[in-house]
Amino acid sequence: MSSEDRRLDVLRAIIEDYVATREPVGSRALSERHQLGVSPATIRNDMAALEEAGLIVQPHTSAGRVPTDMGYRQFVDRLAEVKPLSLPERRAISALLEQAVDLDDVIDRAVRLLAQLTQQVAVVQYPSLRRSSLRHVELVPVGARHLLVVIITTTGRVEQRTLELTEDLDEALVARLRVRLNVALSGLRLAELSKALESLVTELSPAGAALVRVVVAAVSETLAQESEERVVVAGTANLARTAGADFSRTIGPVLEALEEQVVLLRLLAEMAEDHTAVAVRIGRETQHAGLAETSFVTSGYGGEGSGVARVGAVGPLRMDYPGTMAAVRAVARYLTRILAG
Amino acid sequence: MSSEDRRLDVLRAIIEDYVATREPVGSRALSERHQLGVSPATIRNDMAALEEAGLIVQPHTSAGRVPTDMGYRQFVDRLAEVKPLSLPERRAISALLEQAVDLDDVIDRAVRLLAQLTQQVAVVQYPSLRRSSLRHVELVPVGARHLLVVIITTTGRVEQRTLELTEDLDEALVARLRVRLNVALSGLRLAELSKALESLVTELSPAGAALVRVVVAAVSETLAQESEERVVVAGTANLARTAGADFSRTIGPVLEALEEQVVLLRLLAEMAEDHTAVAVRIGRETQHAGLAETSFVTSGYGGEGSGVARVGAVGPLRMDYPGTMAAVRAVARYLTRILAG
DNA sequence: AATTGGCACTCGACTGCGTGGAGTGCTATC
DNA sequence: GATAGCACTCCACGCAGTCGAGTGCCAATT
Repeated sequence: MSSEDRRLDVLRAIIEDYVATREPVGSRALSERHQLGVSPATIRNDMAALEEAGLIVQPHTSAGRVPTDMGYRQFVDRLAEVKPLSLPERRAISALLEQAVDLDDVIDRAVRLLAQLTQQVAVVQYPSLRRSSLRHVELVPVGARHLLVVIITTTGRVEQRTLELTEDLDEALVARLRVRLNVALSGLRLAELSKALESLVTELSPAGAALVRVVVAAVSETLAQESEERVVVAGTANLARTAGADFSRTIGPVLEALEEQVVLLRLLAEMAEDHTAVAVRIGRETQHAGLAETSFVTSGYGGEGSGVARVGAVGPLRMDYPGTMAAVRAVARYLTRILAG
Repeated sequence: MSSEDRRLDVLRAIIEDYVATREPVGSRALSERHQLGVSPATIRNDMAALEEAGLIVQPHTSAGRVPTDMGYRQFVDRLAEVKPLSLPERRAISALLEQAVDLDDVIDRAVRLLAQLTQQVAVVQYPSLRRSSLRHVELVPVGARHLLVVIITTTGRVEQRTLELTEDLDEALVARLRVRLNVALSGLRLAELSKALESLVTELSPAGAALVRVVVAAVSETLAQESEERVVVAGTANLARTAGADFSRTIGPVLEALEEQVVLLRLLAEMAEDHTAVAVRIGRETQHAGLAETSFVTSGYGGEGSGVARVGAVGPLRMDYPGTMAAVRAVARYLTRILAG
């Protein structure tokens, strides 16, 4: 084993101990608790090098070492092995999710489950509208000049929108339009809809141009809106448990960030480059001040006929990365399975 | 002024000072900051009496006094005047809520607004399904043996449910059923539906008893489900700001309680005796261990054609009751106006 | 009878000091 | 390159001592 390899072993050991004890770890403790085969003095040399490389720091002169963001990054990239969950754990996940009665229930169960498994804050994004396909469009006249448009996707998601019209409704026209819309659109991926909608306008125009245009506009606009994406969060209480130890001041900024759908959606989108793999953002990498002292572990789920979205967990920098990654990956997989079935 | 009256003045002064400073208040400070017209010694006598009555306590022998739950209760019941919001504040509320585009948006804006106004955790309950009335029922065949039932209420709320059938669907029957359901049910209050549904079953039975029964059962079951009620929460970060000072250990239990829809719904239901007035639950009165160190201020909103539900704020025992009550009441009123319009 | 001033007393908050121990970096040695 | 030894640093902790806010009680006053 080269001395370079041993240094990484030392880093791994430091992180494992620090995660377990929450206290800076010194060379003596390290040599006792791990079989590194070298003396504390040697470890000290390695530590000096790791510190030089910016992977660990000393809180103060006569204290042990603590990993930096870069240290955790190194650990996650090169050292951590995602340890699979136990069979009972997997059974429990599967059973719990299969009892769900509809999409909302699936998501709700998944997010609570993940929060409990990881003992951290869990986050689940609803399957994205844009990538799922259309199952049904419903037009409901409401009074003389209002029209409720209901859009239903193959994932079971329902979007609604009320239109205000400039002239009174023609019931017959509405009925015809409903049929035509559904014939023309059902089963299409939302991305493919724009063209289909346009040709529909030209085709139907004669019989009530104004109504058709406004409805079609509403449908495509609704579909285009990215703000339709939603994220649910659970387990915020898990933040409070270790608050004093893990966060320099308060958990306030973290809670704020978690309440901002926009922030979470941006982060999830950034991490979505690879759909299926588990992605990790550590500390500052989240690019958000409130989350600078947290790490974010996410995985994509869905696909194959259902929408695509992400699940994840948010916790302190000092988190059990292998365990969290395993739990996130497992929940993502079971979610995919449930939604495809 | 009787000495009894002065005692209550002293209680009021103690609460005001304690809320402002977060520190136990002594007789000297009281006589200086308030025009009570008596000496500290007299105040001390009154304090002894108030303590005897269980309205205030001393954290330790040589400290000032702190209000008890009972003290706050007394204050809220007999001493607090709800001070109306300023005109600009009311303008801002009105403007913000009026920009909302649909029900979800109204609720979302309302809860964030209230969190900001009160600097506490805000809670808004969706207008209850049970009390709103039915606008439309939609049946959507999905494959041969699945039927999606979509229920739309006058408040714009959409509920969905997927049915699994034991035999293949008869499209024509579904179409007929849709029409009949809507003719029979539209505009009825949900409470009145049970009977209407039953008579519908007997009327339609011959033409496909199984399908009709299963659909009707699903509709009434969905409507009956109280679990359909939802509460949204915002501003949990406001808890963290004063965490150390206001909560004996951590805010964990509070966050847990706030994540449990069931807990919130129970509390809101209990406070709903009077629909319009502002109700307050102080500390233990919430009957929930996690909320023993918080108070809950709520008000009903809605009615008149829209659903009925509650808005509220949750904060530390030591909260600005008059201000919070004013904000909650104002938001409730504007919500009522917006939903009726 | 209520109010007031005076006074002794209590007790937490804060400060300063000394000590112990964990941990380091450096240097000489194998 | 790895190790043992050693001097050094600095925090955490415990301990006294002081300060001051606040009280309760009592006697005097109105």
